[in-house]
Amino acid sequence: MRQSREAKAVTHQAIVAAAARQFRERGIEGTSVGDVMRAANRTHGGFYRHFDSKEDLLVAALGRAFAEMLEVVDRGLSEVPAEQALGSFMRSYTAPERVEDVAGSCPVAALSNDVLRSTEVVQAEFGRGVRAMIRSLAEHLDGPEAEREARAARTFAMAAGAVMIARASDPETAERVLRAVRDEAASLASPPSRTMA
Amino acid sequence: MRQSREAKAVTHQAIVAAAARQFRERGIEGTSVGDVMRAANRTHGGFYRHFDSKEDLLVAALGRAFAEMLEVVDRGLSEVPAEQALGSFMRSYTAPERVEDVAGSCPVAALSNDVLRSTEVVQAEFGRGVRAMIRSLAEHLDGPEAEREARAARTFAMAAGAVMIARASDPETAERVLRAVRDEAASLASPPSRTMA
DNA sequence: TGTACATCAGTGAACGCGCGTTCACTGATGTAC
DNA sequence: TGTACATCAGTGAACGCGCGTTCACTGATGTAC
Repeated sequence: MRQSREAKAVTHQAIVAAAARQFRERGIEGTSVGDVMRAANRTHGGFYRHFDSKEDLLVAALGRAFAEMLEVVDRGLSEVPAEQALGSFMRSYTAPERVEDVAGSCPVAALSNDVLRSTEVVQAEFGRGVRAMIRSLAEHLDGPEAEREARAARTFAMAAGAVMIARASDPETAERVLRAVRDEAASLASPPSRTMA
Repeated sequence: MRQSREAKAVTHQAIVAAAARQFRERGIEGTSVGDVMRAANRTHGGFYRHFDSKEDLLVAALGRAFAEMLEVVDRGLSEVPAEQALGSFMRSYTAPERVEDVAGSCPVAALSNDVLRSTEVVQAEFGRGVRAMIRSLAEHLDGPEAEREARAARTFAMAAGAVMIARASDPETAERVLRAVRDEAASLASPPSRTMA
């Protein structure tokens, strides 16, 4: 039976929300259209009234996951002085509950390798999200414009890299890698830090 | 027809070599047993004379891919003085030809997200590889033992993170992220660096 | 505002396809005497 | 060293299964008058 425009919009959002979590939790290939629709309390056949393809859904889900992540990061950083922004970001990004919550975590840490093997359309959406994350981080720093972006990009790469490595490793190895980057975060508090020195 | 022990060993190595490349190139789910056997010039049915399962093959392929990577890293670092080791590692890890060559690249940069969703056995093998990489890097540094490992882990996380982000993003975003970490590598040459400061 | 009809959101069966794994078979290799 | 037989590496068909997508159908919603 036909649903109203409002009901359709509700369904649409439910599908995107379910997909945003499942893609991060299970990966792109590990997520089936049927499972997503079931999580959204619908039958799988209706999917194509909302999206042209699974790829189309992935683009929408990535957009949503990045938007959620940006909101969390922005909120966290707005409470912190500029000289502590990088350390604060690093600490919360690598916090145990964040590392464990794959389904609700940063799309970069959960899906980079999957997106590598996806289409240009998906990579463009992913790149948009990455730039937004770096810009958001950079805006909370001080120093010359160009340098701020580079520092933000390096910190983001280190944090995301550490979380990806930790998640893929046995617990002991994971802890060693996370500890190393958290120590860096601690030293970032006030004196200018020396990441690798 | 039955093959000799030597012939079997040759086949075994051919399968592992093909798998090591295909898993990195196409991901775990994207790699089929049939394709691997075809690349090794065999028919797919014979696979189970060599491995109990696809997972078993993955463990062997990871071991081989890490071994290859360690050899390349070790060779590169042995030509460089300790104070330049980190910068040299970073520069070669993020070099364009390395970023593009997914099939022959570091398993961490190619497969972290896939291994996240794999079994404990696979994660244990992955963790072994990660520790070996960090240990190898740390051995080429100077300074107090504990600090060397932490610096190695941070640099590795940043390099791997940057490559994963770059590969998943559109070319322009990729270039921005890689440039940021390469600049860090350049500044690592002689004066103690300040990654995020 | 009321009516007649076209639209289309959602259902659930069906499609073709590729996957990991199993199996009966073959004939050269390995082994026991 | 030679012989008889058991083993097993490799082949290719077959299995059951889950996938993305398509389709005919339903009936409530939206629209034209």
